[in-house]
Amino acid sequence: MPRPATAARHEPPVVEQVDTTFLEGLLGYNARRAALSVIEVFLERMDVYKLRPVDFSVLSLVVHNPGITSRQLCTTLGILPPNLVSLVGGLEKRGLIERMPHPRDGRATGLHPTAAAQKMMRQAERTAAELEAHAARRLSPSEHKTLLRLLRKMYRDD
Amino acid sequence: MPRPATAARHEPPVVEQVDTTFLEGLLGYNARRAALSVIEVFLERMDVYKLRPVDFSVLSLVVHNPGITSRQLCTTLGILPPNLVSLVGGLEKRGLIERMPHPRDGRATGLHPTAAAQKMMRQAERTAAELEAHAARRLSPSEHKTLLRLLRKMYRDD
DNA sequence: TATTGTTATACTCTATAACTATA
DNA sequence: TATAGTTATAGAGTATAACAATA
Repeated sequence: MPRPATAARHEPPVVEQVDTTFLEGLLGYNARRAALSVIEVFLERMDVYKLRPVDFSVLSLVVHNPGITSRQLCTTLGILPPNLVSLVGGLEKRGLIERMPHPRDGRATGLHPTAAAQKMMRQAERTAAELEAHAARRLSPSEHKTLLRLLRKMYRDD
Repeated sequence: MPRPATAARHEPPVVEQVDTTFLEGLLGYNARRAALSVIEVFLERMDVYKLRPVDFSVLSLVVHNPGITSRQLCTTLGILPPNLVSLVGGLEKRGLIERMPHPRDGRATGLHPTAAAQKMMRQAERTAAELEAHAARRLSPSEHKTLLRLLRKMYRDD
């Protein structure tokens, strides 16, 4: 039973190159890694607006849907109601959101963007578009479009 | 200036259907939503093994790379070293991982799967494959393959 | 001097139960 | 009875600083 002279008996193996074949075949693993790579750049570029990803999502929806309710925000973004409270409260304190009574439901509150929010989000959405170009920098325009379509198709509700 | 009889002056708007057009055009938003939809099902189906996504990832890498070090796990999975300690400690307590001194670096520790871990992960990886089929249920085999390829291409390091 | 692994710790994110006001 | 919004709180996830042992 010949063995290499440099290898001791029962010596544990050493990993030179990590084999990630199995994990890289999973949609969840790859989608998560892809999302995290975008969020990393997002945090840097949106720091000037002091907007976290969730703040940006909420403000974008409020700007494009004036009068949207907290419940609608929660359902759309998958946020739990208790966790939206301080989030909206923070944006209100910053003068970016105004609460107005819902005209048809006394339990609900309509959320409205202030002029400051509209101005800031015009810029922030431009930054988001630049960020999108960066995220897709290794993809052709056709691949970019295909990736967006397949991701939406994947998680779309039935 | 005629107005509908039911609309009071200055009445705030009501959102019937939420417009998500802008957010749905962003890779980060869609990748995150897609990842969360997979993780939701993952948590249900992996509960029988008591494995969170991160436990599964670590164990899968240890099984396919016996002798892998903590540092290699951190780099591969994007985990910070202090956060891996209790994670590996937990798997060791459950008799799924064994630590052995690294044969060529006295600072490092090689992580090895136990027989129990190998047995469990054969089943768990089968479950992951079923989960993958579920995640891709709305995609054709060709679309599934394309989505995996484009996601990897998107976040791949330069 | 740099790296591996670790401890302690703080901060953020997410989840659950329970309450109020209104439908 | 059900829903919108809120409070309080617990748990999970993620981050930084600092240290011992080894390279």
